[in-house]
Amino acid sequence: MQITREADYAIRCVLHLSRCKEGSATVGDIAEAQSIPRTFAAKILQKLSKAKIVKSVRGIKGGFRLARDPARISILDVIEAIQGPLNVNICVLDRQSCERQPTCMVHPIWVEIQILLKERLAYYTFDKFNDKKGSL
Amino acid sequence: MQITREADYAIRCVLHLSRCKEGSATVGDIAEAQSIPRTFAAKILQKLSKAKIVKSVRGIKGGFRLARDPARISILDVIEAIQGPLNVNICVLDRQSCERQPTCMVHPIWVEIQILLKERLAYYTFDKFNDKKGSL
DNA sequence: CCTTTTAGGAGTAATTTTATCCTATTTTAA
DNA sequence: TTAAAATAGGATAAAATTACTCCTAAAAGG
Repeated sequence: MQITREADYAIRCVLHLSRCKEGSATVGDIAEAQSIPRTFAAKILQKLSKAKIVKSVRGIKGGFRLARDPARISILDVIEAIQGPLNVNICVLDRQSCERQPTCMVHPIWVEIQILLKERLAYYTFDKFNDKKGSL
Repeated sequence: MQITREADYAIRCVLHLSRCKEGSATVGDIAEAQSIPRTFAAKILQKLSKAKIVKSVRGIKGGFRLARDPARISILDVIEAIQGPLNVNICVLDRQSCERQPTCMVHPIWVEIQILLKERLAYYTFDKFNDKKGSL
């Protein structure tokens, strides 16, 4: 019931990019600023790049920047880019594992809780993390 | 972000006990009815017993029964008996891991989501799982 | 063409998950 | 009193996942 450290790191990467003045940063910058092992941060940024959350620029003046407006990137987007589709119990995504019992009484609860969780995680977009004290 | 199979099994064990006519059942009965590996079910029931969710009776006419009314046992109780205190991100329980940054912008969100999740899981008690179609 | 940077594949160590096995100990009934 | 049936608890092990590292390639700028 816990997000992975990798997902947590990914959120910090996106947060860093959404807040840095220059609009872009290198793996080294991000890793150091956010206390993420450098090579691990590189892998994470690759995943974010494949998920179209981040854009990469190669070469000597390269680095990473957000692929779209922070208001259009949610915590859920980032988590799912790293971990794959969120599901709170094996039976929610893999329906098979629940069907040997004709009616599993608990199944609807997992579905409900998953929806609740995803809605909330999708609500928090990266424009909501500003310096303004008390905004959260 | 997923409950473990062990916790899922545990919920099924409690569900079984809350619904069986005799009010008690052996590990063998529960394991077979709920498709849980027998020795694993035994371990799970031991944990539930230590958490005072279930009571054990040794000896030839022994088995397990609920330690209290199903209305006073929630899904959250069972999950926490198996997995320990629920926390959605490492920083929520272990505050240290977040404090190197003076103000982590994301932390309050994890706290909020954790409360939301726990409230919902605590809402669902085992008296709510009856045969009545449409009750859920 | 040299340096800085990302891309991608492979590999690895540590931890957690998902169990199993074996030896008590308790209880009941013959 | 003894055998059978049940839980208790410790140790162990296989598999999967997590949390990384390493190495070589490719791109871009000066």
